[in-house]
Amino acid sequence: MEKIQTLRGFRDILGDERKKISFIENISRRYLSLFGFSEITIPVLEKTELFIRSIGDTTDIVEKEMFTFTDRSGESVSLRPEATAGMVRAYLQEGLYTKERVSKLFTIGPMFRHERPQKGRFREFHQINVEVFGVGDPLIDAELLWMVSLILNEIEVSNYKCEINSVGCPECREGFKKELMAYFKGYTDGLCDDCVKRLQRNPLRIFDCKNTQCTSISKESPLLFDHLCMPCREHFERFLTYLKEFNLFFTINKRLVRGLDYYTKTVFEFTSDELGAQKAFVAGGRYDNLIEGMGGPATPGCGFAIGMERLALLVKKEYTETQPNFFFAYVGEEARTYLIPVLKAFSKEGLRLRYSYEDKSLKSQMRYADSLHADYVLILGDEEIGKKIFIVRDMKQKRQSEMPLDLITLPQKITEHIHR
RNA sequence: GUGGAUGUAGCUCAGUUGGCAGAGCACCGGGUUGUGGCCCCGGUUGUCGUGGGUUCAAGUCCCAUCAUCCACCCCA
Repeated sequence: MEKIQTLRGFRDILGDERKKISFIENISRRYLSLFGFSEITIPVLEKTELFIRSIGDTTDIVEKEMFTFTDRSGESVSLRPEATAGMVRAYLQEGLYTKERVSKLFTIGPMFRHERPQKGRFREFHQINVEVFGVGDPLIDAELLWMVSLILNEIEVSNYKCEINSVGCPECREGFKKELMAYFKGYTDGLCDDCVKRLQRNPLRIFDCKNTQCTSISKESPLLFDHLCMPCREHFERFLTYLKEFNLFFTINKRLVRGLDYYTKTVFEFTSDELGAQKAFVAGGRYDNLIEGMGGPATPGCGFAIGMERLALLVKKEYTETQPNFFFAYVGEEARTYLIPVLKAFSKEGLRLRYSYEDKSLKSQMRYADSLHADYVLILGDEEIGKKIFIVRDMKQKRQSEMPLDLITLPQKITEHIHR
């Protein structure tokens, strides 16, 4: 029979990688709570329309990367390719803007994009998504970056770069696009096919092209950054001031662009060159017109996403288990009758105990205990039952001692024994 | 969607000009009638990714196909 495997780009996450992701989640939850964020869980499947309206119908994500299908009632639905759209939908649907002045929300879960997998990129991947609705001041932009840096510091990831930029607002962008198109028109022959298309649809994307000809042409082109309108320029300047007050290290990358249409003003990316070609592991920015564009009240927004699989690749920290591992080794029929009572006594004290489910030789049980990294092995056989004792073997010290065969006092005695 | 590399035991991989499918690790048992890691001995594990073709004979050569990885595109 043919074995059934996961779909391309879908994977099981287990072992060390899963531990690292849990570690990242735990630390992140702690800081998010500290900064006043509440966790929210939103659906993985939404109406396709939601993503088209928020992300933009000419973006690659919407055009060719969504898992879209019609459900049994004939409606077009899509697995979420990112979380911000759903977060905004929930914010509006749940009427949070009527309940609180500022909403600080985060969600943790899978996203889906139908792309070709490669290092650090999968069709199903996991993000922590953080959003702030209702704050227009760049202080929040800086606060978010500060929080990210604290989380990274806590998980001991330091080999990264933080890049920032401003992509302006629709007003300064429209004026600039004309200027940019005028510039590139003079070089149409030198641009690659993709960039010729981009010229019509979204000339800002030409900056992203890695084609050497295109980069040399765009290197000399005017930059949106230098053509920001006064409010956008001022927003950015204040953002810089706050970043410095938080003592954050960053570089301004005037060519940094985002793949989603809704971004305005601040955009940022945390990158690491340990990650291969997909080097951004945290990215986000401001979206001041998105909520209004989705049918809500004019509300500014700012947020970011952490790519869990990518960040996990950067986590080097080893996890040392602090809770001891106990193992119960029994020899003979009578000893086996003690198994369940011993289990009960240990679980009552919150102690972790494992054992062999099959009646094996003591040697085999000891080997098994060792493979489970047991710290202490309780040994019970006919001899011990006769003497009314347990043997407690310290696997690290290679020493063992005797303890009374009394299940009520046993866990406590062992705990005392360990701490001696 | 495009390009390159790779598919042999649970894992990492070797396999010569086509000639009986291998090693290490892991796992199980024993060496010690009841004591782990190191050591020694023994044992289990395979549609050689799949389907065709060439050949007396294919893991090896040819074609197709699927999957994985890396890169492009794009992105967390």
